Amino acid sequence: MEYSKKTDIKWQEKWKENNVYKFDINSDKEKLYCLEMFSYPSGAKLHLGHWFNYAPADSFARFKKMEGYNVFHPMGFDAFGLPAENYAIKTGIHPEESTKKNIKAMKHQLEEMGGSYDWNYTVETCMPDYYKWTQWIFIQLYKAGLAYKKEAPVNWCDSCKTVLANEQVINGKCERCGSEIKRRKLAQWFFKITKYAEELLQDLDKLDWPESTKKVQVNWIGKSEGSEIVFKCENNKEITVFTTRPDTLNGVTYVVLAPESKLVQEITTEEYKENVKNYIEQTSKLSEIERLSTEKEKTGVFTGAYAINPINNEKVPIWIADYVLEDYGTGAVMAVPAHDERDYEFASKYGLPIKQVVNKEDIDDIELPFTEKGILINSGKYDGLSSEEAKKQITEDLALKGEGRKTVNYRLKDWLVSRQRYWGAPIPIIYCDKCGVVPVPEEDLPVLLPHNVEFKPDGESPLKKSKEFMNCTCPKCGGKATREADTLDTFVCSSWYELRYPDCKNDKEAFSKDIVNKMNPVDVYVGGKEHAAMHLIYARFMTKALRDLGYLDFDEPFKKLIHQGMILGPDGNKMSKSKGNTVSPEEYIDEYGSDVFRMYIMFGFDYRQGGPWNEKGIEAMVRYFTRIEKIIEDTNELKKTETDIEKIEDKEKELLRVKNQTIKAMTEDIDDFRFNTAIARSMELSNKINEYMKGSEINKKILVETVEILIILLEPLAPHFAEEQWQRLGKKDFVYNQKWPNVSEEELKGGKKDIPIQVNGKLKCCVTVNAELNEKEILELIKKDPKVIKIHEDNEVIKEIYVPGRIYNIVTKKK
RNA sequence: GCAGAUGUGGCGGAAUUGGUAGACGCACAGGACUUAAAAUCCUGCGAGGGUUAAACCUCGUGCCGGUUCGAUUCCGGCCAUCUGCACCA
Repeated sequence: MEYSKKTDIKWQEKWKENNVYKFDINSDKEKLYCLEMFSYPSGAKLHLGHWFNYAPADSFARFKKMEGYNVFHPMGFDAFGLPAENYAIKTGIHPEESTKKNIKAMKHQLEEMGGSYDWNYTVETCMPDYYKWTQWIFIQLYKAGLAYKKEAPVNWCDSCKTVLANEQVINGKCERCGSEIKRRKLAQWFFKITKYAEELLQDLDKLDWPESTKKVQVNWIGKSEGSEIVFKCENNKEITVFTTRPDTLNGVTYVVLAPESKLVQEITTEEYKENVKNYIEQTSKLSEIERLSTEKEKTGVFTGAYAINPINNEKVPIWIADYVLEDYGTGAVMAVPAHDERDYEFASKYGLPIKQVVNKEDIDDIELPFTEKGILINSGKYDGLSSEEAKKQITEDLALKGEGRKTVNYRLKDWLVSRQRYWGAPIPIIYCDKCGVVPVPEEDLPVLLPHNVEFKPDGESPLKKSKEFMNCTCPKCGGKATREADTLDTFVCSSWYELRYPDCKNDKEAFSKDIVNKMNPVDVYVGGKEHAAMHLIYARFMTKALRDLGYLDFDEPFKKLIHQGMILGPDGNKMSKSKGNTVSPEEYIDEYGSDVFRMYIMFGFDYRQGGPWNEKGIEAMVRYFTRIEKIIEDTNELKKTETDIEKIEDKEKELLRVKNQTIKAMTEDIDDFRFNTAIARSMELSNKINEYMKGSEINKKILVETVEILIILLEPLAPHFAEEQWQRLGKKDFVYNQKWPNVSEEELKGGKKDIPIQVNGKLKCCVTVNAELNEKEILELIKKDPKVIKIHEDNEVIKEIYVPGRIYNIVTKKK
């Protein structure tokens, strides 16, 4: 193989010199915005996962460009976040320094990969010219009432004196020091994503996304229809519960509050105060993960108080238990042990009564808990109604008394965006003793992240320790004020970056409305399915919010979504440093050049599937490259010869036919991210060319044309290699600038095909026919075929099924 | 526990979406070239039976059933692996 890393470098330089990947936003061609999820610069090197995401997606973008689209294919970096900060805590290297270094290195590696990016369009979320606008968006949301502050629990490590992310909590313990995590309440900022719950759910129908990802979002949004029902307490307090099963209201034997609920303090009787206090303390020690674990047995305590069931005036005890969550529904549950698994388990443990009120239609003796719908019993005037009828009737009856109503609940929670961290965009809010919460005026943005800050954890948000940062004057009254010390969740930065790319140098606004409406939404978005819930729902929310604020005119950020699969370690497990099964692309690139590697990862795996790494096939790709180089060499030799044959006979027709079949198949395959079969098709064409060249009397014109097509078809997949071969063919321009070939229906015609003949669905023989014949003519040939006649003679034929041009099945009576 | 995905030769993976199962490649075996090896080229390659060789026959897409002239594909029930989510009232 002549091709090597040197070839890559040569072409990378030429591309740069000639500005080959320059994007022209004013082009007349139809735009196609093709985007890969940008990467987090946590290490200095692209790993195999990056390659598997970016290289094939780049091939897709190249293919679309050659097809004639004005392809917009930018790349950037999601540069704020925890790992850089942790790295800094460990090594003392400032996050800004390590991040910038990593970005530089990764950018270089993306060039080495052969990425067709125009680096004039890029974003780095940690740069003030980007996070200025992240802050600006925060302020717009705040002004629109979509950003608000409330108390929420965080994971707190007492010995590290710091807040931990969920992922830093391992089995309820701090990943760093191993001490127990406590839950502590802090006032934090939220985005009101719940306001968009219904639209986020409905609009999924509009999207060309994998069904499984849509389902994840449906689940995440978690719409459930039910009723809110009011239980009065003895001291005139009220408990409102949410239930999806109002039909079981007569079966309520107790009511449960979340331990955090404010009502708990108000209703607990003197006698039980101590118990309740202890229980709440105990629960607060548990991390959320621990508390929600199914392994754990349910616990709870009695408050001493009672509530009145509005449907039958029964007095039921009020408990608190950690299986009830403060922030779902109303934070209170009516417990129906006979018809709910959790309530049943809890009631059994604490000896609470279990009252059956729903029965299965035809069975008397059912096992409890019975959670399906059925017919009501033990429910007074509602006896005999179906669950559905009873739901409606009971809710209506309660509504008349003002003690209940129909309602819809979503599992989706508002998005907590405060982080008690250093390496993030400062939240642009000022606190003034006189004026209260004051957003930073837009002309004062960005609120710069100070460089010299002690970011080692010691119990306070790092920014609080910087006096220069914290102390400021109130924009309203000019008095002394302090800044918000928390930074924004990095998901905020990544929830709008696709809007910034097309207008990334704009210093007057986040993006021009005209440009964003012209270039967005993203037409094809490629990235891992681990983002199915968070990033992909946050970005959808942000688009809708900005639309309602008038900054853009579309509803969804990403029209089509593709998830690449995951490349696992050779042992079949997820690659991780701790398992020692990581594979570095670098050594392969150095040895073989990036195109061999690109082609191999595309050929050896199903793009959507991934699979365990296996380097066996990589040598095969070297062989394929060598064969193509040989074809070019032989073609050039042949060009020098004087003989001129213009005949077009069967051999030539077949070559042309295969050429067109290949064009057709590769067009469809790459369009659908089926790179493995696309490469297989290119191999078929090269095999056919080889076969043709071995013959005598070669039609030079047809051969050369076909070889040129092969190289054009390879451009998206192996860009450096294809340029090199194109040049060897004596071409002066870039193969990247060639037009993707069209299929010639004329040349596709001809050839022979086999029509399989089945007897009772089993293949017996084939009838070979001319492919051009129409259905009827083929049928006549089949009927005349001696093999078919023989089958008729030997069997009692019941019927015959002809799938035109496909298959012929003869059904016979069984002997 | 719930949800989703996947299961096809020795291996990676194809199969026009209900119509010749195993494209393309790897590995392997035999042959050619070579003093030899490597590289390259040609041939074979699901399993079992059968034949001097063919022809041919049977089985075969995780397992068990169903629908159909025909099922890798659709339906029902299991099993295994992977990935998400976590008591959602």
